[in-house]
Amino acid sequence: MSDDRKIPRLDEVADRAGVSAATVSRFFNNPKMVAAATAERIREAVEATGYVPNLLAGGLASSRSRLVAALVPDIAQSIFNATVEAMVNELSVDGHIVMLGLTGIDNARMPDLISAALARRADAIIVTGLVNDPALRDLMRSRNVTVIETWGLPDDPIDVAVGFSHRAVGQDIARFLRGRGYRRPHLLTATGTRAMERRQGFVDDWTTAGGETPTEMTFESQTRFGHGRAAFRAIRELPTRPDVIVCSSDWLAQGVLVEAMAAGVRVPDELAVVGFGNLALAAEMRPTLTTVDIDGARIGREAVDVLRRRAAGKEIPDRHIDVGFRLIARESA
Amino acid sequence: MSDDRKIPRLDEVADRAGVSAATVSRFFNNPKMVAAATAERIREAVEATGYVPNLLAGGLASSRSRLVAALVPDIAQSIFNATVEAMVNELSVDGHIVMLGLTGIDNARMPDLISAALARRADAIIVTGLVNDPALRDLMRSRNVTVIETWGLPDDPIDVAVGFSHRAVGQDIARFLRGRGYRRPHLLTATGTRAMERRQGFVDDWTTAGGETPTEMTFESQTRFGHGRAAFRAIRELPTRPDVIVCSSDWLAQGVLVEAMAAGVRVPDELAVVGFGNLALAAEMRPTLTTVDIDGARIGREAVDVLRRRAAGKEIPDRHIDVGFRLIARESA
DNA sequence: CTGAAAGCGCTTACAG
DNA sequence: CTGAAAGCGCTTACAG
Repeated sequence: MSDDRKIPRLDEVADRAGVSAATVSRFFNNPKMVAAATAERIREAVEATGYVPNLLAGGLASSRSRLVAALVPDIAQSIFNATVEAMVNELSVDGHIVMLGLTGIDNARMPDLISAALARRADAIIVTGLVNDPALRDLMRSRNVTVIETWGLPDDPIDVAVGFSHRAVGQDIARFLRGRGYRRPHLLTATGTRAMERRQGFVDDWTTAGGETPTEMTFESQTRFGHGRAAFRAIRELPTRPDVIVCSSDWLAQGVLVEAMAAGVRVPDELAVVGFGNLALAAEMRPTLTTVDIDGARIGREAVDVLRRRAAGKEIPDRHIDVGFRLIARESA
Repeated sequence: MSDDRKIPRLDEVADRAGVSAATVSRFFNNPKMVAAATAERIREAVEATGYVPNLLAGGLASSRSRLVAALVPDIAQSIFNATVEAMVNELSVDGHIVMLGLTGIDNARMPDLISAALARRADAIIVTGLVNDPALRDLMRSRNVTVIETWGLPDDPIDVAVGFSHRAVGQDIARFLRGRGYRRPHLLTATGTRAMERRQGFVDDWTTAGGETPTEMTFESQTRFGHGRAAFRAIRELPTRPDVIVCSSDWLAQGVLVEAMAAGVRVPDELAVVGFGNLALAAEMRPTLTTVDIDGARIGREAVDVLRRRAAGKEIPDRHIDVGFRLIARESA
């Protein structure tokens, strides 16, 4: 797709409009600084030449890239997609673009992606996976970049965190199930830090209130439907059968439900199921799924709001922004 | 997050290594041009300073941004996610980043996103939605940017297309259903260009083979579960009931299935269902869904392969790269 | 294999 | 409200 027609530059627009390059630059970056009549001539010149600013040059000169990096584990069937979607949409309103980085389930590509973002002089880096490596944390702190950790509320954020307390989620689920009279929960947990925090919240609350230590199974890999199905079968072999299965994701929960239906087990009478995430399916499948809803889009919007406040020179008073969560009781528990 | 420590630059690394800036630049961009001993000293200097190249400056000087724009309608529960995921992963291997642009279901934001990509001097733009606007097509053609249209095979691609024939998909489904003895198909179609092409392929094949013109319903909006459920109920009211419902997405199909199960309708004996997309659910739900599988990840990889060939200066002999599709017969039809 | 120097296309204090 | 000019941090022919 190369073409001999050359790409128009700022000074060509300036020549055509009979102004200096500086004025055209202001027209784009600070429109109110230029007189209406001048602006109109520039507008015409832009139109006539088909000029599109070179933001590589602009970013270099101004040291504002208008690039935000969004780093997530994956986007396949991810609970983070709503957050990314909201961010991208909000940021494009501001004339920012977003670099999508996929860190992988084990966050293996996180360091390279952070380097890539810093190399492009990203204005901000928004992560959903955890950044554990102290060297990386220091690197980010040492740069003039806003860092937003999302979907969790770490004690000591690199910069700002937007999320909710996973521990509190676990506690709420425990209270809810106790209130409904369940006695023998079985936990199905994926071994991610967040899921483990929810698990711990559940276990602590449950045992503190006098409940017996729940039976449980954990999964190393990313949890999908199939894990839930396999888990259901394994659970049927346990010496004491649980009366409710608490899953670390809706995917696991749906897998359990499908298998339970197929086995003719009545839900929730014989066996109840709780998920996490409130994916699209949760309200649509039969039985409908009791789960925890996170407003992922709001996390994205709050993150962008932080960037806007920074850009406006405002201080961020609280480095922890809690968006909360909502336990939604449906048919399955 | 600002800090007084200044960000190290290329010439500081050069000073420290006792070489010129040019040599350090070559170390990063063309390592084989620098002597082993020199390289080692540079490596140490980079390490000591924590230098991260400024690719805004680098891109400006070299006019290669190492930025690829991926423009998709949405990522919520999109069939395109596998393509985006594969692209991002492949490109990060090459040191490219990807700008994720969400055009919206009606592609309303397409023009702005293309401008944003051109403004960053993207090396390539990969689109999954359609670019219909001739002015936009011309703009892209006039720039030194590779344009890859994916998920379809337009007659006259802007540059290169990677996809499959939607028409052929529709034809294959028609043949398949005829072979199984179905007589009265009902079509459930979302009004997107691609879905409409599949629909047309189906109708043409079906009627040419002597079948009666199928009954049908179309949906303006993005199709979700709920549409399928509502459609099922509407279909039950039809004077002649169809024996198979052909859906333009797995989401629609699953909605139909859930409602059919709830209504006690036997699938596929009383009513068969066919989807499109082979989403994760298709093989997991009961009954399992007969649908069409598209290797979305392969589309992403083929697109990146085109970029690599371009970068290597090779010609792309065929502007249409067909990845095909696969009809997967399961329980539902 | 390496260096000096021009140039990439903008932005922005400074001055008016 | 506008302009002249320096500077942003790299890359790359050119010369050696």
